This record gives sequence, C-alpha cells and structure tokens, in this order.
Amino acid sequence: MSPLNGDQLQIIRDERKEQIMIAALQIFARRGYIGTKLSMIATKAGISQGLLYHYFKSKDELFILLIQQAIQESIDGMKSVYQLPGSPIEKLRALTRLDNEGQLYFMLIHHARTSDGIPEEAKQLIEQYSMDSYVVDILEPLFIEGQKANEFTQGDPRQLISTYFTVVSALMTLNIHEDEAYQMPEVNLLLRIVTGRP
Amino acid sequence: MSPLNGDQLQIIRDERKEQIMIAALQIFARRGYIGTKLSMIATKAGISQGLLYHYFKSKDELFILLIQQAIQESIDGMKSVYQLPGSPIEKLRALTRLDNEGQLYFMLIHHARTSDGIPEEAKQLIEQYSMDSYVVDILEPLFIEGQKANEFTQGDPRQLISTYFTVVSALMTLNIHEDEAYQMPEVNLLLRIVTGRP
Amino acid sequence: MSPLNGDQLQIIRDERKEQIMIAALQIFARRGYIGTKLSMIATKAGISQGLLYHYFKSKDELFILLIQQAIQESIDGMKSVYQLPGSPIEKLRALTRLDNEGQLYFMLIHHARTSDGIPEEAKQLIEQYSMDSYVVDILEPLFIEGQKANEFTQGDPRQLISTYFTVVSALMTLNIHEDEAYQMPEVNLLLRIVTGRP
Amino acid sequence: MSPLNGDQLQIIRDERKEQIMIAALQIFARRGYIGTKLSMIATKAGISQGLLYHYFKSKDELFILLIQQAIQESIDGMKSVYQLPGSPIEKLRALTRLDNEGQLYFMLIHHARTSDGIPEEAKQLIEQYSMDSYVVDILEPLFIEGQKANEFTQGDPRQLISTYFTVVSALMTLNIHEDEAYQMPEVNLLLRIVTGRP
DNA sequence: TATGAATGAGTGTTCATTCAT
DNA sequence: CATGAATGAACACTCATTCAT
Repeated sequence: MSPLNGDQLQIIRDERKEQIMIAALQIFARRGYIGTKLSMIATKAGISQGLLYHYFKSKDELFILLIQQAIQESIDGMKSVYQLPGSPIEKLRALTRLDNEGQLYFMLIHHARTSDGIPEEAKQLIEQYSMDSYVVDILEPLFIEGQKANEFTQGDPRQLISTYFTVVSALMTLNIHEDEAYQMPEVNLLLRIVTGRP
Repeated sequence: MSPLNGDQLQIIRDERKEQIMIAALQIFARRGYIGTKLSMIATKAGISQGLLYHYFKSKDELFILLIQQAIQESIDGMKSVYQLPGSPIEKLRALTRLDNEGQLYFMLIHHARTSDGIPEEAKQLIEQYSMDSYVVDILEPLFIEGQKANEFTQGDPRQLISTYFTVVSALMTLNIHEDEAYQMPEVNLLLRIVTGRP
Repeated sequence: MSPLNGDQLQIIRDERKEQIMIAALQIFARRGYIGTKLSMIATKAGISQGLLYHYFKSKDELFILLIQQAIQESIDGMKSVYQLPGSPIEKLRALTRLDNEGQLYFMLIHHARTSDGIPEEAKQLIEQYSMDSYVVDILEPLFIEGQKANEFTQGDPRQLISTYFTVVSALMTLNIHEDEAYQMPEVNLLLRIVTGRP
Repeated sequence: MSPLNGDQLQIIRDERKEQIMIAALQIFARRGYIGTKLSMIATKAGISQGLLYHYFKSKDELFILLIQQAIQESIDGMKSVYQLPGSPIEKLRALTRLDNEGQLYFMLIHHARTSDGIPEEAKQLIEQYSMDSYVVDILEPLFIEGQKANEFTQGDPRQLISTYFTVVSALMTLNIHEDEAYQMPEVNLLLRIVTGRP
C-alpha cells in the first residue's frame, strides 16, 4: 500500500527511534532505571507501549543503547573543549556549563554508576568507560597547558582532573532537579579546586 | 509465671528493630526506595518477610523512620564539629571524613531528595530539613570564625557553606560504592573551595 | 491504518467491562466483599487477573461501581411498578417476584449494609440510598392508593412499606442460595403483612 | 509447681474455653467467618493469639464448635416455648423477641447458611439441622394448637412455620446491626403472616 | 507499522498457625 | 499454661512483555 521505498522507510524508522530515545533519556536520567516505567516513555514519546517493542527488544536494550550514546556524547563533548575559545581556565569554565542534553547524559551515567539493579551489560559499559581511560586522557593536555600557563594549581594533573570531574558530575544530578535546597554552586567556587585561588 | 520479662522482651524487640533498620539503611541507601524490595531487607536482616510487619507498619513507615533518623544523626554530627580539636579548617577537615554509617545516612537523604516515587511524608521531612534552616545555621559560626582567622576565603559565609556541603554531600554517594573509577577526591582539594588556597 | 476502529474498540471494551461486572456481581453477592478474591472474578469472567486492572482501578472501584449500579437498578425497578398492570395488590405481588439479576443486586446491597470491611465510599452510597429517601418515597403513592381501595391495611403507609421492603429484602438473600432448608415463602403469605388478611 | 488438682484445672480450662467462645460468637456473628481475624477474638477474649491454640486446634474447629452450640441452643430455645405463659399467639410473640445471645446464634447460623467460604464441616452441620427435621417439628404442636384456637390462620402449619421462621431469622441479621435504614419491623406486623389478621 | 488488550511473574501486605521461652 | 515472636502461604496490585487485529 505504501509507495515509500526502503531508504525512506529506514529514515522514518531511525527518526522514530531517535524520538523514543530522547524521551527515554529524560525519564531514565531523572527517575533511574527501576523508577522508569515503559508506559512513561511511551507516553512522553507519543506512541503506544507496544510500538516500543518494534524498535527495541526490551527495556534493558533501550537502556543500554542510551548508556552507549551517553558515553559517546560525553567523550565527544570532552574532545570539543579544544575547539572552545579562550585560555585553559576559560575553556574549562565553558565545559562546566553543559547544555541540558549533556547534563542528562551525565545524570544517566551517574545514575547507572551509583545504583544497583541496572542491567549487567550497562554496568560493564560504564566500567569500561572509566575516567582514567577516557576523560582523564582527553583532558590531560588541557590541564598541563593550564599548569604551564600558571592558571591551574600544580600537582598531578590526572588527579586534579579526576577530582574536578567527579565533583561536577555529582553536581549535575542535583542541578537537574532544580532543587532549591541544594543550591547549584557558583562555577567559580568549583574552579577553585583546579586553580587553587579565590 | 509470664514466659518472658516485659523489659527483656522490649529489649529484644528494640534490638531486632535496630537490626532491621540497619539492614534497611544499607539497601535503601544504595538502591533507593523503589529499587529496594522488602525481601532484600528481610534476607539481609536474617528474618522472614512477614516479620517485618511486626516491627513496621509498612515499607513507607520503615523508610520514613530511617529518614528521620538520618536527619537527626546528620544534625547531631554537624553540631559535634565544635567539640573537635584544632582550628576551623581542621575541624572542617575532620567533619568531611564521616564514618561509614554517616555516609549511608547522607546517601539516603541524597537519594530521597533526587528521586521520584518517594513517600510523600519523607519528601516533606527532607524539605523541612533544608540546608538553610539547619546545616547552614549550625556551621555558620564555624565559618565566620574561619574567616576571621583568615583561614577561609572571604565572601558570604552562608553561600560558602551551602556550596561546600552540596559538594561533599554529592560525593558521599560515590564514595560508598567504592567505585574505583570515581576516585574519592582528596579532602584537601575540596577544602580549596572554602580556603581559596592551594 | 489504525488497527481497530475507535468505536469498535470502545464497544469491545464496554462488553468486556460488562462481562466482568456480571461475573463480579455473582461472586460479591454470594461471598461478600472480603470473601471475594479477584482470582475468582477473573476465572469466572474467563480472563487473567491482571486484565481486571485494565478495566477497573481496584477491587474497591469495581465493588463501588456495582453498588451504584445496584442502587440505580433497584430504584428503576421500584419506579416501574406503576407500569405494571392490575390493582395495587397485584402490582406489589409482581414487584416481589424479582428476576435473578434483581435478586443479586438486592443481595449485594444487603451484604454491603450488614458487613464490616466494606470500602468507605460504598458504605456512604448505601447510606444515602436509605429506604426513607428512595424506596419509601417511590412506593408511597402505591400504598396510599391500596389503602384507599381498601386492599391494604390501614396505618402509616411509610412504616408499612419499610417493614414489607425489609422483609422481602432480607429474604432475597436466602432465595438466591436455592437453599432447600430456608424455603422461600409464598408471596401471598408475605403480602399478609400489607393486606392484613389471610 | 501448681498445687491445683486435676479437676480444678479442668474447670479453669472449661471456663477459659467458654470465655473464648463467647468472644468468638460475637465477632463471627457480626463479621462472618472470613471477616473474622483470630487476633480480634483473642483481643476481645483478653488473651494472646497463641493461647487460642491451646484450646482450639484451628479457626475452623472454633467455628464448627460454635455452630454446634448455636444449633443446640436454638433447638433448646424452640422447645422452651411451651414453658412460656399465655396463648399460642402470645407464646410465639415472646419467642420472636429473643435475647441478645439467642440473636447472635441466629445470625451465626444465618451467616453460615448464606455465605460461601466457610468450613465444609460447618456447612454439613447446618444442612443436617434443616428446618424440617428440627424447628418445624418442634413448633408444629404450637401452631396446630393456635389454629384450633382460631388464633392462627388455617392452611399447612408446617409451611406457615417455615415461612415465619425464615422471615424472623433473616431479620435478626439486620437487627443486630442496629441499622437505622432497615427498621426492625413491629413484631405485630410480622405476626400477621401467621394470624392473617391486622 | 501501529494499537491497546492480554498475560504472568513479582511486589507489598495480611493472617492463620507454630514455636521458643 | 501463657506469651508474642516468627513463619509462609495467600492476596491485591503492578508492569514488562506478547499478541491479535
């Protein structure tokens, strides 16, 4: 009945898949794996629950794909820091102000790392993507440059990255909830960890 | 004539109750409210599931009691900072190194604050225990003293406390998982937020 | 393109809902609220237990809907007495011979009135539907007419209605069980309460 | 340790057993078999739940014993009608005004007869105690005498008894609930069934 | 492809019954 | 005898997943 050719169909399929994943990301990131019901995702994506299973084999698969995407986006984001303008400290400040989708990816990873009860494969993906092998590697040149320029405090740059990244990562989770009580700290206060200056 | 002395019975009851709450704390803190099944708590406490209901009316009640305890312990912990020896900075450093149970309480509160699906009463308890009214109030004298002694950076002490506490609080969650990847930062690095010095 | 026409779907839904309610009525009426397990209803309706929850939010809701229906049917039945042929005494005789479904509704109400452990809302519905405000009001003209025609005994018609209705109502409960021991009385014997004649 | 001899112990035992049965009767009669929890009986009897099992093997046994007692008391009550003073109609009027405990027994039997889910043995006891073989047999001489004295309406006395007894029995259930809506009918109105006179 | 009805395994909770003291 | 802690087999209800249409 449909005159659409194979390619067009594939494109529609991919768009629909992307649309579902965006909806899923928002809910998984805020509610965690167990707290997320497929009905929520379906409703947010504007489709029926059954249709989810035409695109994803299971809740697990959908979650794992999101984790993979989150890891990839996160790595890409880190790498793009070098394209940002300004001095090392300015680059880092800009990196710290992630856009909303970036924050969701952070939260998703943070959640997957700190919760029990998530799919085993997701756990393993997260483990592989350890800070040492990715984030720290990527940011090391920036920090070394910053230290040379005397913008950053001295000491092991890898440990500095690790600490800073951990703090920022943990704070994302709070920020996304717009929780008045946990006031999102001033970026400048956080940067003190790296700069060692008021 | 009575099979067991009333006092003895009460003591046994209290011990058993405490034993269940300790088990529950460990699981709730790590897995969150929804992710925690009563069967897990029962198994961890070494009792049957049904017995839980001799001691607690419901999962909600158990959770709420834990939240109350967590808040109380947290407040007490904060207040005890003034009994610690040393200068303001040394007091704060010691406070930051909480014992394991303290960390679990932190995680529990952190979790309750950042998750959906929590019992309404628990939510409200957490709200009442906002940083402004408790933590910040309690720590304000310490920070002002630190600023006078020029150990702490200048600026609004309340904002400083809020930021530092938020960061430490968020990091507790990671530390408890003994997650090698998220390396628990050096306390000294964190203190830079407060001291403004390397 | 849509798999099923919206109207068709709604019809199927309504039929299925009706089918469940009929099954539920039979079991609730005989076994009472507490004595009725959802598995019984599901089995009788030929569906799975989980499916019940696509049509009714809870056991309570299902029960309350049945009570509402029972009250409505009961009122409608009373009102229809005036469409029946014959003299007042003949009309009343016909009304006393209710069909099977009518009897189930009577039993349901009877049960809800005389049992503990019923949902609060159901209790309230029953209270509102007190004899005074509905049944007695509706039947009063019939009884007054019967008294004028000298077919009914003299005295307060409202009290007469109340008594007669209470007796018939209580007897329904027995009849439904096809209990040989409690033989359903001859209608004529019961009518003596109203007529005051052999 | 106890200096009590065997007989005294047995007496105490029997008293305690009776005390439990009285408590059980009140609750079973009002709430039915399923609706009655052993904890309710224990509380009402002022003993612990466990102690129930020193006197009764199970909930079923307790219920069955009560049914047996109810049947026996009911038969004895019927028989005692002949000791009452007055004419047949006055005797019947007095019988209809049962004391509270008698009403509870009626309700218990009524409940057991009209509910599903009660122990099989209780069901069988009730069946054996059919009206034909007991109640009707016992009351038949009274009714025949009443008919001879022209106090009662003519016709099959056994059917008359059956009807009257059924109506009274069903009404007990309502009366015990002190339900304003179901107004307990005037005894005189009920007696019309038997007398055929206003 | 798309729907939503349908299923069943699993959760929180209750309660008759048993048991150590 | 007497207690109340302890158990486990239900029960009401939820939700990921399947399936007929």
